[in-house]
Formats: sequence, C-alpha cells, structure tokens
Amino acid sequence: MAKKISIGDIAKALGVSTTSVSFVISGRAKEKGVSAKMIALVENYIKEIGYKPNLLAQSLRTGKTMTIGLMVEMISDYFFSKIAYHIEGLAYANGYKILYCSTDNDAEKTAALINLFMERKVDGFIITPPAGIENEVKNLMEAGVPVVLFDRYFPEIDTNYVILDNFNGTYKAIKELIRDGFRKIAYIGIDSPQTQMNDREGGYLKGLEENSLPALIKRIPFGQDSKQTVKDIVKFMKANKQLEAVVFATNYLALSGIQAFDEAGLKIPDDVAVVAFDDHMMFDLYRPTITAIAQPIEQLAKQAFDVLLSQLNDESQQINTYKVVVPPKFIIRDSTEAVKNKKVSAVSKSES
Amino acid sequence: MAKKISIGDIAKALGVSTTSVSFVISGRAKEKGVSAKMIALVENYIKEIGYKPNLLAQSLRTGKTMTIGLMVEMISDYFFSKIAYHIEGLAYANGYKILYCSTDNDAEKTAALINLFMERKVDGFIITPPAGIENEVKNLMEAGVPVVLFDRYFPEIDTNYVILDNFNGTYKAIKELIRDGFRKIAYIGIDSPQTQMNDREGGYLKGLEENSLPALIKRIPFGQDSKQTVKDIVKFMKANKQLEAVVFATNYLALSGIQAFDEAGLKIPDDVAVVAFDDHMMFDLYRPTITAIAQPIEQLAKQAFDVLLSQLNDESQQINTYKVVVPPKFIIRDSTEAVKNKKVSAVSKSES
DNA sequence: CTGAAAGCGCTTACAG
DNA sequence: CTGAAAGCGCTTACAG
Repeated sequence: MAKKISIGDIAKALGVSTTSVSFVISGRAKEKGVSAKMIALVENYIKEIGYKPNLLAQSLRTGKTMTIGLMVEMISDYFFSKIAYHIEGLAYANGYKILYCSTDNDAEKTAALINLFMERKVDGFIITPPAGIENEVKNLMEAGVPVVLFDRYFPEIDTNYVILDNFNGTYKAIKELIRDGFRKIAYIGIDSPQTQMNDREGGYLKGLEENSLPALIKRIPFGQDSKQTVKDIVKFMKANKQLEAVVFATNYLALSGIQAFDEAGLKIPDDVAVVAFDDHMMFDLYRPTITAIAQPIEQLAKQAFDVLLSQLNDESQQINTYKVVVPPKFIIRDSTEAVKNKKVSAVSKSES
Repeated sequence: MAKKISIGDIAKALGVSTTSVSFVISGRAKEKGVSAKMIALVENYIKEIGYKPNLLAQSLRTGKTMTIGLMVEMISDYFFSKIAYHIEGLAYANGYKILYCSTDNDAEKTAALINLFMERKVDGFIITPPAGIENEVKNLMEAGVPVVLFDRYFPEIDTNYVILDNFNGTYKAIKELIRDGFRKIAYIGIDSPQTQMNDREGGYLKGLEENSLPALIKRIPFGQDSKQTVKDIVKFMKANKQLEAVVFATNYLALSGIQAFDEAGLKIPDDVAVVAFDDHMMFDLYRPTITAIAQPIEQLAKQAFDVLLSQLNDESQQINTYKVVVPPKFIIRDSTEAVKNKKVSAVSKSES
C-alpha cells in the first residue's frame, strides 16, 4: 500500500519525461498528441505498479482540492443529517469529498470555520448561515469562491440560495385549517431573525388576516432546553384555553408541544389540532399521527448540490446567482382530522 | 481575503530568510534560537498583513493533513448523526477537521472510500466497519495508519476499537425482565454477521438459558424496507401469541415493532412488553414510553476520539491497540412496567 | 511528438 | 543566531 511512487519515478523507470507521464495520467494525452505507443507503455506500467497520484501535490499545483465544505446547523439534527446524507451521495458521485461541520447557529464559530475551510482550500461551500455572517459570505463571493446558502438566506445579499417556500408552507396550512373549520389558531415559533422563521410566521399571519381572524403568536428562545419549552407551552395553553389549533414552526417545537399537551391534559385533535413545520419520523408513529408541512429533503439536497456544481464548473468569471425556492408538501394526518364538525359548530356559534 | 502571500514574500519584504520566517510561524522560533528581535519583527508583519499559511503546501511537506476520516454506517441515522456531532466537536477542538462519509454497510463502497481517504492523506480513521473489509483494515494498520473501529469490530484482527458492551446490554435486560415476571421473551434481531448484533443476541440467549427459559429469535434482513419489517413482525406475533415480551436489537426495529403491535391490536405493555436496544427520542415521547438499553453516545464518541488521538500523537512506532468496551445504560420506562402482577401469576400457572 | 525545467508554498537539514 | 537551497509530487508553459 502506497510505496510513495512519484511521477518522476515512473518517468525514470520508463525512460520518458514526466510531462508525458503526467499527460497520460490526467487522461489528456491524446489531445496533447502523445503517441499511442507511449500511452500504452505508461498505462500498463501504472496499472502494474498500482500508482496513485498524490492529491495533495496535485491540489497545491492546481489550486483545486475537489472538496466541498458543508456547514449545517447541526449534523445531529433530523433534517440536517438527512440533507447531509443526500449531499454526500451526490458529492462522491461527482468526485467531490466533503469536509463538514456544524455551525450551532453561532456566527462567531461559523466565521472561524469558514476561515478554516478556506485555509483547507475547499472548492466551494454549502452553508446554512446563522444570522451575523453576512460579511463573511460577501467576502467569499468577492473572492470568487462558489457558495450556496441553504435553508435560509440573506435577502440583502445577492447570493445563490436553495430554500423551502416557507411562507406558502404555513400560509397554505392555515388556509387548510380554516377550510376545516378551525378559527382560533395559534403559532408557536422561534425567536430568531432568520428568513425561514420570518417567512413561516409571515405565512401564518397572512392566512389569518385574509380571513379576518385574530393571530396569536408565542415565540420560544432559540436553543432553549426542551424541558423549559414544554413548560412554556403548557403555560401558554393554559392562558389561552380558547385555542382550537396550534401551528409549530419546527418539528422539535411540535415534539415539545405534544408533550406539553399531554401534560396539560389536552387531547389531540379533539381539544387542539396540531400542525408541525418540517416532518419527522415521529409524526407518523405517534398516536394520533401529526399533520406536517414537509420539506422534500432529497429534492432540496439535490438542488443545493446542483447549484454548487454549476458554479464549480463555471469557467466564465461572470457570477450568476441561482435562487431556488422549493415548494413544501402538506401531509395531512390525524392531528388535524376528525372533530371538524364539532369544531365548526362550536366555532360558528362563538364567531357569529 | 487571501492575497496569496507566501513565506518567501514575507522573507523578501523583511530582508530575512524563509527559514527564520518559517520558524516563527510554526512557533518553534525560540527553541531554534531565533533572536527575540526577529521574532517580534516577523510576528508583527504577519499580523499586519494577515498572513495565513497554505495548509496544502504544509501537508505536502510534512505528510500530515490534520484531517481525520470519519466513516459511519449512515450519517442520517439517529445514533450515528449524534456520534458524528460529538466527534466533530472533539476534532475541531484539537485542531483536526473531518472528512466524512457513510458506508451504507457496503464492503465494496467502504473499501473504495478508504482508498479515497488515503489518497486524501487523512491522518487517521474512525470506522464503523461493514463485514468484509477485514483486509482493508489490516492493510491500514500495516501501513501504520491510526485506525479505530467503532460500534463493532473484527475479533480476528488485533485493532483498536471502541464499542458498547452489547452482550451485557441484552443479558441484563433479560435478567430484569425475568425478575419482573416475564417468561416468554422473544428477540427480534438483524440478520447480520456483525459483532454488535451477535453480542446482543448472545446476551439474550445467555439470559434465558441461565433461567432455563426457551428462546425465540426472529431475524430481519439487514436494510429491509420498514413496511416489510412491520409486516414480518405482525406475522411473527400472530404466530406466537404466547409471547409476553419482545426485545428488539435496534431502535428502528423497535419502531417498526411498535407499529406492528398497533396493527396487530397488541397493547404495550399489557399484551406484550417491549425493550429496545439503543435509545431514541421517540421512546420518551411515545405512549407508553419505551424501555431501552441506551448507548452513552457522548462517552462513546469521546472514547473513540481519544483512542485515535493517542495513536495520532504516538511518536513511538510500537503499535499498542486499545480495546474499549463501554457499559450500556438500562432505561426503564412504561413498556416493561405495570402489569407485572398479572403476568407473574399468569405465567407461574402455565410454567408450573 | 517529447523533454528539461520552473514553480505551487512550505519545512528542514546543512553550512556558516 | 541566520541564510541558501533541496525537496515534497505534481502541472504546464516553453523549446526543440
């Protein structure tokens, strides 16, 4: 294994130049006009001794490392670990390796990691950016490094990004709930300035506004311990007994919500209907099953990678930015079903 | 950002040698006897222009990349994504980056990936090996590349490994079940030759044997679609109505089992008690909550990384292998509680 | 069609 | 205490 044979050794052994050897190794021998004899000679020898080029030396020379930096919010997260799995598959299939890290949604940490990855000379980045790294992203772009933002983006910067249509996700969910007869619909979100959270909240608000229904929003601090979140939600529900449905901004929030409802003695969906943003294996297993606004994970991963790849392969210096907004999938399950009739009648009374 | 300043440029600008510059950059200036004046001179200049060494060139020279190859079975898996998160934290804290990939438990794919990572000159490996890559692991070790096997290992090779004490995990769970009065205990496992599966099955068998109780094992093909697994389990339960408890070899198997029991109209734990190997968020949320033999994830990750690090730092050529077996944590929840008395009486009748 | 040589940016004997 | 120079293993003008 790896006897440290270099191109020079091969050239010497064969009595030819390193140039010729290099050309046949890179596969550009023909176009460079290397004779068929020499190609065969070198190819055979290489196969015989099992020569493997030193990628480090190659990279030092060419400036390309065939590595992409994948920065997710947290690799252990349900959504991001699945995204990572699909991006990994695409990357390897295209000859790229992945250097990964979790940002923990921490701007300072992320900035440091971007530098680290740059020092490693990654060829491009896929980043789920925390708030506060606008400048780093700008710098990357100015330096001509391909970057695609993922899951959320910075509206004020003209970047590539691949995101879910978060706004329409909640908006359509709300419309669906209203059609089903729900009127008192709360939204439990995350206290975060990020686009995906804003958009989800925005869709909720618009859906209610259009129907002249009152909105009620509870925001949970980002990164809060789930036990505390459960407590917060219990309190919130007790203070708002009129609620008929709750839309959660994330799957883990919904998971806490389910626990909270259990503790508060609220039955789903009889006492309160539930919709979660972002699907989760759990939602299919829990009884009742939980309705979700799902992110098409494979599609999102593929789009993100494809955009990055197109930039990686773009020889022209002109930088076109791609903005991809993928539609969500509304998966209706039991947590919003059933008691429609009861709700409708009860509501229409109090509403009229 | 990155104006391509080299050590040579600095040396020229300052009118000193590259040697001196290199020594102060590497922090070994003092021990090399560089004068304090020159150190200050160089350090200030470096800070001023924001020089960053080219890691690629460094690596080419030194042969070290400060990168470790992390090969998990599947990054999207609950257990492995959490392991990856912790290993990532430890790696970055120690100046290492992570190149990762999923093996999909495919020997051929894994062998190819090991080569890829070797070409990338990773400094060491953490691998959850699929069956069939014994030779690749052996080669790595012979080439002096630090490797630690994780989650499972090859008993016939003298390697570093960090695993859970799988045998005692099921063994003690069985003893606990028996103490609680359960007698007819089945095991639903994976049809796999891997050590972790063998050991789990072995612990189950020993636990029953010691108490002269009959064993009943059902093996599910590895990688089988979960819908099919649910079907298989339903069938198995219908064919074995006498069963009082089932131990599942993995968390995803237990998840399928829960669905199967639901479909088969079996109530947990009244009709059948459930123990899952490997904890899952789900087990705390599902009602009833599910008893689990938990892997201390953070501890496992830390052990694996520490063993690798010790090998990475080991200057001496002598290769000592570390074998770490971490004890599991038995988390008793509702799926094995409650009906003890009923069971005990019913059982003792039929048993005697 | 083929080869000698410079250079990517480092590190480190070796000489002074 | 400091510097000139070789070399890690490649790629690629440039000359013949």
